[in-house]
Amino acid sequence: MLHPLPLRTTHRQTQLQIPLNNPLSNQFNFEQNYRNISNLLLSLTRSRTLPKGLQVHAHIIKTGFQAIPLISHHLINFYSKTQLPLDSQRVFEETQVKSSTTWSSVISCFAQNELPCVAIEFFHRMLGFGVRPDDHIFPSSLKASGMLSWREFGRSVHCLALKTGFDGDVFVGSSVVDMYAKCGQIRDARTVFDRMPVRNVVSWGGMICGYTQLGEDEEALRLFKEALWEGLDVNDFTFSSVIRVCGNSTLLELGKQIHGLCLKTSYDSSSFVGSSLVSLYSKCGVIEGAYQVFEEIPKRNLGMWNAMLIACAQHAHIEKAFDLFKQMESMFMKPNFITFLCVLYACSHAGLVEEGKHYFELMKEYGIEPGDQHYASMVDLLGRAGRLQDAVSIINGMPMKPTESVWGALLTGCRIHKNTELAVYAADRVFELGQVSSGMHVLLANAYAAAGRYEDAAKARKMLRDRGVKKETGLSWVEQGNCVHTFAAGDRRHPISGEIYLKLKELGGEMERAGYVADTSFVLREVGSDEKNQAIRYHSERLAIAFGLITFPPERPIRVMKNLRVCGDCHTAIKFMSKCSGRVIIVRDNNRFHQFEDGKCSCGDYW
DNA sequence: CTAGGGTTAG
Repeated sequence: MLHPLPLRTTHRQTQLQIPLNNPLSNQFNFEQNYRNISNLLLSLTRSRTLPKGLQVHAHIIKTGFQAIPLISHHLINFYSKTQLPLDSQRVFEETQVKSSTTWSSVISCFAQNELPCVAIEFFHRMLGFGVRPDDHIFPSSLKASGMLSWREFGRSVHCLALKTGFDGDVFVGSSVVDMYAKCGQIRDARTVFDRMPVRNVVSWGGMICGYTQLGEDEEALRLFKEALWEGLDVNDFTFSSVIRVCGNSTLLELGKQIHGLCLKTSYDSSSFVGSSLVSLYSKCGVIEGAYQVFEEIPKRNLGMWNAMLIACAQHAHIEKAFDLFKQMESMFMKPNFITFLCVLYACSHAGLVEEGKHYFELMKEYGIEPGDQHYASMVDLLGRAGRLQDAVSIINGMPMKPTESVWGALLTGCRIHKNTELAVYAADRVFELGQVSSGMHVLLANAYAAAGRYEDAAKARKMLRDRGVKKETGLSWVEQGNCVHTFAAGDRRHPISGEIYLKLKELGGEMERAGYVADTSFVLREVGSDEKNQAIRYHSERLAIAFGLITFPPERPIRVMKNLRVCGDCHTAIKFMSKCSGRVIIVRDNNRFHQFEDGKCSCGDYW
């Protein structure tokens, strides 16, 4: 039996207003009734209340209302929003007269429920029925082609829109821009964008976001500035994209300014903006800033929790990371695969093997199948901790074929713990995979060379050369005001490099008196020992720190960013530098942060 | 009535 529905009471009320002798009253009731149902469905769709919706659907079937196109559209849409695309499809198939609206609802349903292939299948079916796409169908199908990066298909849909004269529509235009951007055709996206007769927030946001996804940070920022200049609307979407740019390029000062703008426009409470801000502050080494943003946003979504977890992992705030995870559990915030990558990453940075295993097991309880990245993370954790055999058994227990990153993690562990035999085994497996990514060659070459397999080592190096991959130059940079000051090892190009070298010399004396001894084993073999000593003294991070010591006010922490791993000797040296100068020095290398304070580092020498 | 962006990891 059906439960009484609220619409009945409404119905009774309206009935009272109709004179009983009105010959139209029956028809009117019917009309009123289905309008009520349609409104009820709409509100249920908005609030996504599934049980009640199912009741209403049952009622609709009983009363025969599903024959009314409007009702079936609402039903399709209801199941789409409650993430039940198959039920949407069922309603769609049962709809006898399919208007373009019906097609539109079902195509958008699949596009929104991560089934772009099915969306496109229905798009084709629709064309087969001779139904012309309209200004609602174009956006959905373009979205689907963007999701799949189906460049040629997307282009043909774009052409169809041009032919049928829909290219002037803002929705269609914005979708075309987004589609080309997603397919990596940023120039085409820009051409369409520039030719659009009318543009809105979404068109601008899509274009800016497109540039950020391709790493064209400067163009993204330029466009953002242009939008501000022209007094155009920017919204939380635009802000989150552009803050992400600042995060990726560690532009703290600019990021702060944009944060200020968010506060002014009160877009700062959006959790999307919040996630980007947490990540920005974290990536720029300002972990306190990340905590503050996190605390100040009341409505946190999963992305935001994950961003905070990553921040904790990068800064080795392990206890805080575990604490956050507990908080999530207590609030019934369901973790996803990224959440687990974050906690595993945190465990790996602290060498916490047992905790890592615990979280790895916990995944199953949450119904998340570990992916290759989770396995790689476990191998990394065990490998770094020296438990190479356990790492191998993890690999052997993988239900899927181990990927390059899994073997790479094992290779890293082997390098740290000097297990040449296992390293060669891993290297052979990587070769078997056929394709080898550029970062891998060095690891392979070193593994083979250490085991005396020089021919294979040469082969790995040759592959590297053939690809034209050069070893990345080690660079360090600090931000000051509107400028980023970049240094390479032994660099003398900076305007105040004289002062910088003098400062390092002075400080070097102090450091030696405090007990610092340079460890030259970190320098490549080919140079003589005097040169070694010189070379290590002027690694890029030291130049950057010296620059900070000279130019920053004493209480300001010196934040240095680096694209490569910090070498062991520099790590020791920076500890002494922090002690002798009384400064807080924060160094971000290619995968984490080191906060040096009073002769100690936050990583606890495990990195 | 139906339509177009995203946050978080490496």
